[in-house]
Amino acid sequence: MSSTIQKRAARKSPAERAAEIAEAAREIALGQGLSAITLRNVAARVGVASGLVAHYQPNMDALVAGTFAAIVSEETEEVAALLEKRATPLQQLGMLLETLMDGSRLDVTAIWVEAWTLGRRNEALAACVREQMDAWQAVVQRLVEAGIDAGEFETFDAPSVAWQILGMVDGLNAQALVRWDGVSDRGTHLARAVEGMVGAARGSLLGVQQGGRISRSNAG
Amino acid sequence: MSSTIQKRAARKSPAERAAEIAEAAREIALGQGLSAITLRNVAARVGVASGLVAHYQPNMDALVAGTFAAIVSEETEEVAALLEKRATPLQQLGMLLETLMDGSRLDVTAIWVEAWTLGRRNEALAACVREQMDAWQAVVQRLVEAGIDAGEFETFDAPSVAWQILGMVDGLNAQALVRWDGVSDRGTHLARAVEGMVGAARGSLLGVQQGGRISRSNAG
DNA sequence: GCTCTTGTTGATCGCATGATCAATAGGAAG
DNA sequence: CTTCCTATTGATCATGCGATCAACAAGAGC
Repeated sequence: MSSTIQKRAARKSPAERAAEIAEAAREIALGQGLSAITLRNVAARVGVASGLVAHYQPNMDALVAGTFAAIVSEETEEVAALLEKRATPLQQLGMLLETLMDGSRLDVTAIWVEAWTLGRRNEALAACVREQMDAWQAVVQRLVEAGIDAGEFETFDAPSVAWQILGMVDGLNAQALVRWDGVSDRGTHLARAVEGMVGAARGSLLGVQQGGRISRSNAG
Repeated sequence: MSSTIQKRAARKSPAERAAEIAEAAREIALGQGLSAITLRNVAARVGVASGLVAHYQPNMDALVAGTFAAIVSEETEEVAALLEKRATPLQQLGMLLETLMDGSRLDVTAIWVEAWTLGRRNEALAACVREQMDAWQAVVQRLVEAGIDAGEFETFDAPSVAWQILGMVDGLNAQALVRWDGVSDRGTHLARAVEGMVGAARGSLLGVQQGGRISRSNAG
């Protein structure tokens, strides 16, 4: 009885409570979007009075911005770590595209898209968005430069190419948010595009399949 | 005196008033975003009581959805008309990329991005988004198919390629919404990418410029 | 000039948001 | 067991939203 209906929340250390609040905000963001991060929403999920959530944050904009940063930076590091497992830049770029386009991270994509709009009225969030975009770009740029050094890629402008790759991936994923049907072989087509941009041989990025036939038919 | 402060709005025909409301909503959307389309906001801009706006719409979701459709469909038709002026599919595709990437339509891009998020909670808007995406895709697909027929493009899957091109453009434009700097020659890089995807020769889509030097400077 | 249709008003309701703060009580320290 | 710091409460305020509707008045038709 008393275990199901708790009258008053157990007293916890500030650090512990802050972590609970951050985790609740994270879950809400991934499930219902950043704009669902409200005082009462977060408080209810933690099982605490609304005033307590406010007590742990200067204002809600900060909690939204912090939640965005937490979710996105975790993804960046996760994918970056995944790349380490591949030997060559060519393989790494292939894995990057494959991973980002497999549809397993659409919840994070939704967060990105919402942040682009919300950043218009939440300056703290806007700053976080720029910061996280830079972090992503740095990862990809390093990858492209490694490819140039290894002689696998041929392009004169690694920073811009990195931005372009990210923009393409984001756009295609955002599209998948609304319409994931209609496009077959999303990864394959993107691979062709990136190959063209990066100056890699056709079909070198992603497994052959239809791609193999493309390059042959285009050889002339 | 009486001309500056108007106590009561002049009586107008329903069609005329509806047009005024639609136009006000359009201006608000382009300037402050779709979520700024509120009863009181629109009413204030028209110079009318809030109740009147409600009187002309079943609900606000419908006004938001309608405004989105109006803004976006106008752009689609505008760009499609622009393409007619070019002779070959290759030139048309080049002009398409050039036009969409010149930064003159970022306000419409912002509308798209916001609609992707808002569509999550506004079913009418979500339907409009899908509809408008299909319209865009149809334009591009027709273009790609024409290119294949003309022997300028070589790709086996025009529908998917059309989706990909749109996704890329949207993503890069959304990126530009937040970060202008960092990327030089957005159009040029995208042109390389699309050439790779569409199976067109390098540099055939957009004027040479740096594009010509890409392969040379990195040849060693 | 009068009538009557109908475009228009604005107060009102219910609900949601962020923020604030005096009051309360949990639980470690003594 | 008592004390006291502080984590926690929850009512409260100001604001904004969409929606509703009885009352009003503009102006076309007669």
